[in-house]
Amino acid sequence: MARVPPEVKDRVLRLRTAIEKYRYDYHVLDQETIASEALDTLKHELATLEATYPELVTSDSPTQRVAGEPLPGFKKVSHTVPQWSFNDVFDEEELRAFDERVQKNVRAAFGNSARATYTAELKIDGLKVVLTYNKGVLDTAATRGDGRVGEDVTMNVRTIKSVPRKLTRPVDVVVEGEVWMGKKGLKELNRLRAKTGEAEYANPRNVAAGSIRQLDPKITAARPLDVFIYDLAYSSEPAPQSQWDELLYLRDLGFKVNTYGSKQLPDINAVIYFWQTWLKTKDREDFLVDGVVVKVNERLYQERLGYTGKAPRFAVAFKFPAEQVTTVVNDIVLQIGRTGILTPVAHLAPVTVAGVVVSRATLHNEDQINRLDVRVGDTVVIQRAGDVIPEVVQVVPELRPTGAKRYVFPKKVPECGGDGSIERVPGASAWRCVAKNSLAQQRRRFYHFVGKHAFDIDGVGARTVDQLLDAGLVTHYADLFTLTEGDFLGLEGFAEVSAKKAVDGIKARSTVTLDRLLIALSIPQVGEETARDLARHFTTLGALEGASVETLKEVEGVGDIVANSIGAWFRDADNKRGLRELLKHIVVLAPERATASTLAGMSFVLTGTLSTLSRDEAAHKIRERGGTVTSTVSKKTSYVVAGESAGSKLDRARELTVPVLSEEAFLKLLA
DNA sequence: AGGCCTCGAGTTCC
DNA sequence: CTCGAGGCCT
Repeated sequence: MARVPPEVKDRVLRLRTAIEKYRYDYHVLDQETIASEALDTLKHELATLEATYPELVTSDSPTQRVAGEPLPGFKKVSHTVPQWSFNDVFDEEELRAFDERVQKNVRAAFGNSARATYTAELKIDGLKVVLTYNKGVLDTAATRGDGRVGEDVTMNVRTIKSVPRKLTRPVDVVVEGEVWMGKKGLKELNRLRAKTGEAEYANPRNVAAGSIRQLDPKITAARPLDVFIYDLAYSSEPAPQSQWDELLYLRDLGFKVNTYGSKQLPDINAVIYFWQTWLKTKDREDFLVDGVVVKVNERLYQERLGYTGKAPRFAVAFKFPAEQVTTVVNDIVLQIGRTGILTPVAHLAPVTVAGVVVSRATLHNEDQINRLDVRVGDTVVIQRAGDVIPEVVQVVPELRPTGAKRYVFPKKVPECGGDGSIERVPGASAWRCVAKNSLAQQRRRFYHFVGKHAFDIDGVGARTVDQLLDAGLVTHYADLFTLTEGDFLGLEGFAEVSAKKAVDGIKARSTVTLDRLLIALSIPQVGEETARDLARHFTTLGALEGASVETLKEVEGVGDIVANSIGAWFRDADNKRGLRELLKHIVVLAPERATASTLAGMSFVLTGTLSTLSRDEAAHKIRERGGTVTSTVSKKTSYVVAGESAGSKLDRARELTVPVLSEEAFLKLLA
């Protein structure tokens, strides 16, 4: 027998403690203290360890527990029809394997030309209920429980408006469905709870489950619950002959059926397409979806395929990628930005979140680290904010290794390349490297200088900048413009073609508009918008350079702080010298002016991917016509232009009833 | 003083 | 996308 390493034993014990605690919070206290899918990662880790070291399995381990044991306080009901669960598949390959098994079986039984088709139905993330109707009247509602015995929640389910008390015909049926709470309903509920000082809920699914399990139906009645019925387990009438007809039959009886999120599909490719489409758009719905249930459509084939011990062979749940998972923090590293701001970044054990492998996540600043109390070695829950940027949501303190120390910001940052001294920015939560000669900052400023919104030099990116700096070929911006093809040829990865491309790229950008130059200079407080405002106001660099703080404040959006920052930058001797040198090699043009005013006074927010032009091009076209482009939706926004797979800005637009333009409508408006 | 609305700065992965 | 803060209006 393999000897169990002590750290594995320790981890297993801690995992059990953690899982038990979250289970208690959820089931007994009715509190959401961790996302259920993050808890799944922990359970999975425990199960894997126990499988590797079977001697660690104990009878009280959470892995040995039967799921969904009935709670005390509710009458128990035995289900008259067995409650199956679905086998899960997580990717296309597994789904195709399922399809092959199905088709093989069907051919074997019904001949070579027999083929199963499918229905795909969104798998709503809520609480499953089993409803029994006698002669068309609701008799019992039960939770799934362990599959054989559930809890009698009839009184609570009766308070849900979309559950019919009486059907359109006096039939005896047993149906299954999902009780759920909408995101909007949860928001409203939280608003009311905040008013009375009660803790807010995080996840509508758990609130839905908690609401159904209230001992007082009045509480349930006050919760905005809804239901979708999706399965007919028994009927006194002849059963429909396909899954799709079953849904229509249920609807016909008066049940609320999610036909909008369901479809009859000819083959597995169509199922995959259905899944991919919903993956992109599911977050716009009010309900939570955790996957697609794929069922063989033909009842005849379903019956032939039958059941395994716990699940039907004719159906699977094709899950969407988890959006919150747990992983381990291997290290916390400081990054130095171009203005010297220090940003702590967590280096993580690589893990798949929402379909993408993530190995780093920002911790923003010192306050955020302290709030979360993240330590090296910690197990953390991470998610991708707005499905893009990874972030640490919470720490799982039960899984903290003994001796893990609280993270302390260092007093010095030698890696900045200067003298390494840092200070906390007054009145802010950031630390800044204040070394005058910081090489790290110089590097970041160079990245920014050649970047898309500044000089936009083709053929010179961050990697090339690194090499140029390391080889000592450049120290000041001006040096870029005297580089020769020979200089590039000495660098790794450069041959004649790429060297020529780099030199040409630099040459092509030696004429710039004033706004781009200002963006490129990394003047604190001056970003894209302010640079454009300044350029438009002063037109020439000379006018801006000589401007007093008072004159600067005349510019829209420039107040004391920004004006002083600009003034100080132009007074600094090093900056002056650097700028003079740079100007010897470049030509500065007045900023582009709007050529029309068809969009004057209108403000736009762009979201999603447009098919005929990039977002930058779209923004340019808006500005050309006198309109403005901002990044956040507010009441003042005139239009939100939504492209493919638009994100949260679209939701925000709907919330504030800001008009939304399709790409087509937008192009029409431009014309 | 407080509450918008904007902006700047920093971030990840494909 | 998030956070924090500057600017400006009420």
